[in-house]
Amino acid sequence: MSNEQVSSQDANLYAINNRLVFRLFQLGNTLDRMSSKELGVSPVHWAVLGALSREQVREGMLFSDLTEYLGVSRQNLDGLLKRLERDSHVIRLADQQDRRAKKVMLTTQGHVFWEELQLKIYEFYRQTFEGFLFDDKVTFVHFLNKLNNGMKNTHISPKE
Amino acid sequence: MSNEQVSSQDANLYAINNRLVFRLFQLGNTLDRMSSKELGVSPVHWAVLGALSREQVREGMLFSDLTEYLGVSRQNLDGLLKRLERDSHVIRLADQQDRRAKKVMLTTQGHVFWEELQLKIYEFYRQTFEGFLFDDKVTFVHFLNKLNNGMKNTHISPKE
DNA sequence: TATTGTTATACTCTATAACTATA
DNA sequence: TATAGTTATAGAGTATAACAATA
Repeated sequence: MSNEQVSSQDANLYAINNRLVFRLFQLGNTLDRMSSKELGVSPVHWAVLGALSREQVREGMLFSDLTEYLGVSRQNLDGLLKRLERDSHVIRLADQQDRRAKKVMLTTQGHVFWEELQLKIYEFYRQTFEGFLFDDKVTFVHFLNKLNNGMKNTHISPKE
Repeated sequence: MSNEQVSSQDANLYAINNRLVFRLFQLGNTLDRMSSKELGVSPVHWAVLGALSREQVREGMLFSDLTEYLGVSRQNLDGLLKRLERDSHVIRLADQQDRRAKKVMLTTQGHVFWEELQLKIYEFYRQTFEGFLFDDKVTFVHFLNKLNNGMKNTHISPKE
């Protein structure tokens, strides 16, 4: 990842890729650490609460839709929701139409928690994005999306 | 994180921040998953091996320098190195000057492993970065760096 | 006393397989 | 049979505190 020795002539092309992935790795770690430390929630919890706090899912969101939205597995979402239920931020209710399905929604306490969290997030953004122009952020999001798609569709043949 | 309801007039500014952090969160997850699945190593192991494979640290790297380089705590680096030692990719030797300190280096087997990994990483990059211009990557790295610094220096006052 | 690295502990997140209850 | 969600298990990473050896 940080190795810049390549036996071909496009060492620079390779090096920029290394640098990019290494920085991405570091930034991911920083997000994990800062989110937990400064906001008091992990990025995944943040994402779950954010998803459930939206107006359009005020009556709850299907468990299955939530796994797809967040991109985490059913099993792991179950664990996440267990912790959020333990903290009384979330409840799961059986769906009326399909009794196998569950609707996930914020509790009143979860809404209050989220609103308080918003204040911190607002300040978090203010400091974190200081010096970024609006258009820079748009470009940045575009790059993140593009890389995410490119990476998700990458497949290395299993031959060593 | 994905909530776009704000009670002020700069909802768009807030929304782009949300989108950016949510995409960053997703890309971090994708990197974790794809690295482990397609390359057979976690991003952290990748980073450790990459750091130790560099020419300039052929005689080993101080444990303490490695924690700083990677940005992980001493305790966690110890755990990482335990797993890498278990797989015979790395060894730790007492430093001669300062006998409290340890030098970390790749084993011969670790070097072989890294070289084989390089072939996969090369292909990983080829697919993942398809469609990215060189200059886009330079800009992207710049943004990642800038955001990392901004985020690391963010401090929310502990008052709820 | 301070620093280097280690041990111990607990928690979070992830991946995988097997299970249940509905459909 | 297939799908929705759960349980079980193992591994990996992280944070924190306390410790031994050396400086």
